[in-house]
Amino acid sequence: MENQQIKVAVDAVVFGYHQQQLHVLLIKQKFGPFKNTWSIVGGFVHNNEGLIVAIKREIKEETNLDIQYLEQLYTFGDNPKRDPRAQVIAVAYFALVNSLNLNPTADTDALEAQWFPINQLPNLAYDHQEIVALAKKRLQAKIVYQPVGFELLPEKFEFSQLEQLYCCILERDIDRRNFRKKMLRLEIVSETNEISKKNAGRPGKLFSFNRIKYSELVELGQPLDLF
Amino acid sequence: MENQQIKVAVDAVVFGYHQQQLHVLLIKQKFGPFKNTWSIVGGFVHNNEGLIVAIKREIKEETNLDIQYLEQLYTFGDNPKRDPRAQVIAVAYFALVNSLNLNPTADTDALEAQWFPINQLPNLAYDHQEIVALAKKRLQAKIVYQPVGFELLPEKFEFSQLEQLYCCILERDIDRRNFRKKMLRLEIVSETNEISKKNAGRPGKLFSFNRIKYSELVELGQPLDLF
DNA sequence: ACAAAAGTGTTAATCTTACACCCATGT
DNA sequence: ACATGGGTGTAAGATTAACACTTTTGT
Repeated sequence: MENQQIKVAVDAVVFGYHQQQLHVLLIKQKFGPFKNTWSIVGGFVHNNEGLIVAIKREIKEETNLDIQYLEQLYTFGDNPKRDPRAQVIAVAYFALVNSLNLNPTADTDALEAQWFPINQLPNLAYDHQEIVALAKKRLQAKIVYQPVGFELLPEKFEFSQLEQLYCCILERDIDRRNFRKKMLRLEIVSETNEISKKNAGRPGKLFSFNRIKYSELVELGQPLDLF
Repeated sequence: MENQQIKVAVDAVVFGYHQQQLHVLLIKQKFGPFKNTWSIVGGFVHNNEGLIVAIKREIKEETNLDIQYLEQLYTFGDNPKRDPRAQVIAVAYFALVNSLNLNPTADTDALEAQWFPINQLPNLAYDHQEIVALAKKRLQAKIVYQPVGFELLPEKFEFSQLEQLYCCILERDIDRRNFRKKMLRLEIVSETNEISKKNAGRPGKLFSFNRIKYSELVELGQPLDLF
């Protein structure tokens, strides 16, 4: 084998949901060719480090957020010059966090970290715009057959929040009655005995995601059509 | 950045269909820690080479087959010791070829290349068994919403062949009438004016995949439920 | 009493599934 | 004439989509 010069990086598109909007977490580069440009979180894989371990480490280092859901998205490496400094292939992940009560704190590397609404992103470093676009597409596709939406919400939530979240991700209206029926029929959301009183109007019951029931459905190989 | 020692490989699970069975193309390793063990096709990425280019080169070099369909599958690199010699991450692809008239010819590297029925695979090198299993799962999932099955058939085919192929990939029975109705309703298969006469019994019309119609459907964002 | 959001059923249309007999050809 | 596989329609059941009024609370 010739002496391969290729570097391996991991990057993650971290999604959060708050203020009725889907957000992406970005950090501002402090060094390198894209100094002062916003980018998604990520970095190089260490020697003898697995990819998942690497991306978790990077997210932890750069943002201090607790990841709820993480899956591999795509590996970017068709253009050997996507990084101007050297040939770098990036294994991209997509992550969901419950961002409601969490502010990402820029960490040891003193990077700025900030949530941006998905439809109001600044210019991004490298090919990160493409990565974010793909992640958004994947989230939209995924949410209709796997209940990943819950990972973006707090443990207990109102039905209207869940509905809002779906609208917002799918970028279209949803029929409230049909939505509720579907979710309740599958029994993957359970009523709690708590009641929300934050909003105006009639208070709503709080619900929670029934992970046990969901696992059962998955075991049975039931394809769940949420839409 | 510390001096990263990680190598990047590309591997492909190449599927073919003949003798009423789904097959995977394997090659026999001539060197290295898995000498004489069967493995999927692949190899290291060259410097300044894109990933797609690399995998196409490897497939060409090792088998001489014409690839009909190629997509990225998953990147394997969570276990830094998956290759006993060094830390190697493998970007895995899955490929479909029309294998009916083609024998893979072991090529310049004098490797043996051979089709194996998907359910009768030998022991495989590295974590290739896992890669093949994932590719199979992906193919099964994919074929119900994207008509990739056609890539495994010749240009013109009998309806029964298509049906057989679906049965074989999904590993279950399919209702002939409903299947035909669905395919014809979507207009992605077109009748040709040729007639097959290979088999016993009443000769069947030959059909072809209507790529133009299919592109139109995709443009319209029509989600096509083939099942 | 009014504003605001929660909660709730029915109907029509569509899609899916199950199912069996006749047809064209070769031997 | 018989064996083999090709070709076709219908009816019942399930799912989805569309749609509007009543309830509970705070002000």
